[in-house]
Amino acid sequence: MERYNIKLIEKKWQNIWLKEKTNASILNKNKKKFYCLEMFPYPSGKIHMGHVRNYTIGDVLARYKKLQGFNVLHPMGWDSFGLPAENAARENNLHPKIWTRKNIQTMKKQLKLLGLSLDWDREISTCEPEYYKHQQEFFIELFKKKLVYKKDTYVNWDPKEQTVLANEQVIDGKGWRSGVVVERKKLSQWFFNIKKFSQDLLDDLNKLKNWPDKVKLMQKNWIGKSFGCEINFQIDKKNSKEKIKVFTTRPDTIFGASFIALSIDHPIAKNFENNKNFQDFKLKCSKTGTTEEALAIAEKIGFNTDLFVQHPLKKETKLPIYIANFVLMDYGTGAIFGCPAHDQRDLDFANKYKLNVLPVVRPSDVDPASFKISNEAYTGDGILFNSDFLDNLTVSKAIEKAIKVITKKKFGEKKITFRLKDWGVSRQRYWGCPIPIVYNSKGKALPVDKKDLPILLPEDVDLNLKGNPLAKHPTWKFTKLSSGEKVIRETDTLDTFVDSSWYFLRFCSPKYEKYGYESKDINYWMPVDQYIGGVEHAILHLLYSRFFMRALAYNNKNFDYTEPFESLFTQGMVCHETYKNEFNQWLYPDEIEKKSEGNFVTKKDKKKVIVGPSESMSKSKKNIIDPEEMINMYGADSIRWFMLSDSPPERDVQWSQEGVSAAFKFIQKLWRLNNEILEKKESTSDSEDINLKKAVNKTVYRVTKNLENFQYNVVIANLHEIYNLFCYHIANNKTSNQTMKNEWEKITMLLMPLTPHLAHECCTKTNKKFYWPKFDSKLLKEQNCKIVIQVNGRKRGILELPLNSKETLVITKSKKIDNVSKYLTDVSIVKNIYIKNKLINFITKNE
RNA sequence: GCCCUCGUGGUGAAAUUGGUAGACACAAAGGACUUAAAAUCCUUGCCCAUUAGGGAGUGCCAGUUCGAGUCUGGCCGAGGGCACCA
Repeated sequence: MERYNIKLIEKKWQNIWLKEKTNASILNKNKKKFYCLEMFPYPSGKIHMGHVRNYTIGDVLARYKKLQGFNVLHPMGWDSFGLPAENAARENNLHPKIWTRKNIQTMKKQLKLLGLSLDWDREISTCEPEYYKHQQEFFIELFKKKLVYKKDTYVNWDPKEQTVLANEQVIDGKGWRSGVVVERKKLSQWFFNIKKFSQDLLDDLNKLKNWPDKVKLMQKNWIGKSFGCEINFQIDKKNSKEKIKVFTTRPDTIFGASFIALSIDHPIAKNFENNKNFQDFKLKCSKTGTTEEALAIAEKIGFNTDLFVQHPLKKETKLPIYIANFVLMDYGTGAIFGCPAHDQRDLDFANKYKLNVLPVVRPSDVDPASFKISNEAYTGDGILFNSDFLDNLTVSKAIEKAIKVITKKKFGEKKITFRLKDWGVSRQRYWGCPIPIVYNSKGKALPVDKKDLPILLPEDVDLNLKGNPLAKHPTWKFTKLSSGEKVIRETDTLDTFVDSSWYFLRFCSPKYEKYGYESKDINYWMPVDQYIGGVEHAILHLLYSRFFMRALAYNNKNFDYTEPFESLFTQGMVCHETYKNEFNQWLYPDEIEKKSEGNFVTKKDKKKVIVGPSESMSKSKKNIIDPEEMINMYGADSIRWFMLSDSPPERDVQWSQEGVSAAFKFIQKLWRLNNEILEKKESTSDSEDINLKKAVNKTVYRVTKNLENFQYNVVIANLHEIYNLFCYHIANNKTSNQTMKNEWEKITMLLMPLTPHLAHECCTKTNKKFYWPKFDSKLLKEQNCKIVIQVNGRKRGILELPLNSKETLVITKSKKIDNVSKYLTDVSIVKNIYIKNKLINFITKNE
């Protein structure tokens, strides 16, 4: 029998698909569309197993939908602006454009080897002017809608390299190249006003029925709507009417307030700029990183302003004003009142500066006199005390009443605040989309005329200079308006998240020159019916894309999309064991060999290898497997099959060589069985035709259902089972040839989305049209069912009875089973629980 | 530190959503075929029992229930995100 020649057959079909443009999607209003999108890759060099998994999952869905008759859009492109290109450029002295294009070429070739049903005619690359010129136009539109503005914010500043660092370039507070302690520096930067849509972005999470709950919850927490109260504190200074406005979610604890803390960026802090102690304090603060994590774990420190405010409800009490490193200007009003007894941060701060700690909430079962706070704040629910008119109320009632009184006395009001911050889009980097803004001699920012787009990146750039490459370019930033007025270009580029916030629109009209998308295209294809990608994008990328849709729709009658992704699926990572040599250096899996179970040595000098835990594949730990090498060895179908078979797609999968090789063997088995069935000549009995038909019908039902639910690993198990059954039937000659062939054909159709090359090859001999088999729900019904017999909840036997048997019959039959009756003698049956067609449970009592 | 998720045999996992735990695979051990190897096929799989059968058992501890992998509370462990990696 002919052996299945992977290389030949996979190449053959890939060529046919390419030649016949099988995967090209054309707008067709008479056909129901399905837009299947996987997150496009960053062209980092070669594809990795994470890509293989992501795109295999997507391809299964796309092929399945196509077989079902949908008009499928399944495009691919490149998220090709970004930091690594600049790093690579510096290391290899290669222009980012060349490096990026070369990587794209390599990765495209590799993706094609996988046999993905991608429409390559729609390929886009965000670093090309054909893409980013539309993004520049969007920026100008947003600017004109006042959804873009400039403000000062902090960046990580490397004082030695004179450059802004990304968070990942800051390691233990130091620059990754310079090793110098990184400082926080204020820069004027561009922002998208995402905060404006906070409520909308939160509300519409409810519309996303087919998104994982965990992603929606993460976004909800990220937006972070909180209900609270603004309170004005009068500064205690002669002839001063100056007030400090604070925001709090716990107005109930107002009687426990013992200090006021201001953000270092609060307007009042400006008054201390010439104070030596304040300068020292500021310097100290500037050593803390810019990430939320860094701020959260940093020691709480403050600067005493020697100013006081009057407590609005306690005449005799004045509270000191501090400037503190844990208060953020971005959140609330940039000022808080500290209630140390009921907030851990406030307590740490109060203990450090010897401030008053007055508890005002106690657990309901604790005596007020004995309730003390020392090192742990009490943040739970309870009863108010030490709080005048709030005494004896619960926390929630006290919050209500406090807000009422504060409003009535006119020193504050109820207020809703969001944690979500505006999106900073400025980057002081070369390899990004230039921001289409110029500044006139007065420093006024003006949008560039549409006719002058795209603003092209200069090709001749020196990335070895310190600082912002575009700003350092000798001529690029100098330009003129059409009036002849001299202006200077914005030298910041856009965050690459902007590129990926609308690429799914571009895929609908990839070649349209006039605008970023064409209405007739997006009206047909949008929204994305299924979006698939890594869970690491659960918040930022997805939230920014949701924002971008709203920003485009804002004051725009011709665009009414709000939610870009109808359904979302987040897949897990691909993991592999890690290996180190005796010098604690990472080793690649192909540098080692197995001696015995769990015992590995280096191939080169047979030295002992230390096996570490299985972790997400990453270049830094060298626990990577090259997909192209694997495809060469086992073929794309085997790799696809393995990727889907071992773990549910949403969970992490362990790469296993045995697993791939088992997949490879199974592909061979399927091929052999296919030929055996098709070539079978001798006449056989048809005694079990109906059983095979029923089993195949059930398989069709299960595979369809499991595909819909992304339970691809179960689909594989279903197919294994039906394969085993076919083997049994063919070995025992119990099915007629015709039935065998008809039923097998359905199985080959079920294989189409998973192993497209093999499945197509199997069908060449029958020359049938491709289709998705339908199941007969009548044939799914069994006449009999198995009923579990329990005594006191323990299984003691099983009965096979007709469906819907009466309880009395089940009881009688059960008692006749020896292993059941022996547990029913010498006891009385208190009651029995009968679940129709499932189980009967006898509850007994000793006599 | 904050937010989120996950935890089932030696391994990856399945379980009609509260009703037979371990389907389907991988690995291992034993066997068949073979001069041998490869390939292929069969059997086994925690504890007690020759068998029939029984017991323990879904990270740990409690709880709800006739019945819990599934629901509730607490604990432990692993992973993801934290706004300039993408």
